[in-house]
Amino acid sequence: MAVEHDPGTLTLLSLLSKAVYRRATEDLIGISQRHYLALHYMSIEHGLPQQQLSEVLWIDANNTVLLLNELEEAGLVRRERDPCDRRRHRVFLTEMGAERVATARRRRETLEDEVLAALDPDERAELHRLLAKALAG
Amino acid sequence: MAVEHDPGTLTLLSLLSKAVYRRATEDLIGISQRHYLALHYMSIEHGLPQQQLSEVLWIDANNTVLLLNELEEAGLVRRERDPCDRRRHRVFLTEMGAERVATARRRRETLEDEVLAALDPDERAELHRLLAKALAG
DNA sequence: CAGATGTCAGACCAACTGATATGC
DNA sequence: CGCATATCAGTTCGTCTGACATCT
Repeated sequence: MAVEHDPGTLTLLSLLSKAVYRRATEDLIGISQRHYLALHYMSIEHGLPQQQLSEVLWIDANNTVLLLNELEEAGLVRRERDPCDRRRHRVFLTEMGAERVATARRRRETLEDEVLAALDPDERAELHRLLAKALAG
Repeated sequence: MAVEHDPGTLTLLSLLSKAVYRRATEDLIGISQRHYLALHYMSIEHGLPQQQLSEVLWIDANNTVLLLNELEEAGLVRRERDPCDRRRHRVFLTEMGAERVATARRRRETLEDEVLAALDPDERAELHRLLAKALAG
């Protein structure tokens, strides 16, 4: 039965993602994927509270602290107390963090060309659209 | 500039994959995703040498040994020396392994409905096609 | 012998658990 | 007070490194 052995979409997704992860080394991109995903998000949304960052990155709040400690120590992000609610820390990219993420983003585009080599431009655009829609949903 | 901050397809892929990973707990699926991906592949290709399994799963050969030790101890897979090349071990699902992976596959379909809720059936089929094509390439 | 395959012990990294501090 | 936010120490899990055994 072909259907019974069909790899589900989730399985394809996990395997392709792993293929990406294994290729997106710090040597190649200039930063770990773990750090990149966090910095990338901060480059879109400035001044996010840490908890929100946890949610979009699907890492738990404790880990977020550790992750931000590393990034702050490297001078790539800055924490600021929210004056309206002093329990909160809002996180911002530093100048250096912005540069680093921009470089990494360019390098990841090159990697994308390799990983998605089998897809033509229309297909790549469609894949991008579908993934974005699923994530937003 | 919108383009500069556009999340690349690779980034969307990683985030969605992480969302899947965090939901596909052993409690829900009956087996860890790590074990599932391996068993799934063995259910498609019977009698794979370990090294080949390493490649398709993007885990290194050392890890494959550890992974198979766990699965063998749980009675889900069986190693057999290849009589043609006695360096090789070929791996097979046991009856129990086949049952376990079938159950997990059904549960992952339910999860797929949740994760891809924002996509209509045509879009899901297209996503499946594009991911499979990219992986094969 | 060199090269391929598989195995394992120990180090390393990243994630989770539970406890704590602070502010609402 | 209870709840939310953030932090950290300690543990656990998964992965990687390097050494080793076996077979072609």
